Amino acid sequence: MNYWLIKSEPFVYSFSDLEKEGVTMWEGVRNYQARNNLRAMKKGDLTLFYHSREGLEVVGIARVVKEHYPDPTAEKGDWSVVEFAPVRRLSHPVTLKTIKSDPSLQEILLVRNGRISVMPLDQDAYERILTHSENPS
DNA sequence: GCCAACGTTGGC
DNA sequence: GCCAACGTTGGC
Repeated sequence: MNYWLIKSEPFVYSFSDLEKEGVTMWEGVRNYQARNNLRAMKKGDLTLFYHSREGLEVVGIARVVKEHYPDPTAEKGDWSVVEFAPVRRLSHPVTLKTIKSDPSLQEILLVRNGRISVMPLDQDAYERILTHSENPS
């Protein structure tokens, strides 16, 4: 079991949209590092769903339901998609501010490289973020 | 809306 | 293969 964090701009595609749709093809990733992370995802892996640009918080958990295959929306190049389904919404969102103020989360890529949209999380960081959602400050 | 940080492109 | 220029992302 691997853990991940994916970003989406909520005005483009929000966690609510995923809940409505039930399953989504995660299309449009055009960054090699992010693409390689998509390709490393296994069915059943869990990913935190983060709202970028607006909200700036982790709002829910999604699960990989289909492993990577070529991105049908890519006109050229070697790109991949996976499919996600919602698991649950967090009882309380965990803000970027909260994450940045937690000394044990300073090493995660969300903090260290703000520009990557699909990133791995180790289990400790994943659970730590969920702990924040259960015990909002 | 601005702009820093980062990734990518392309001239040499 | 270096690196300047450019485009994009995303926090503020």
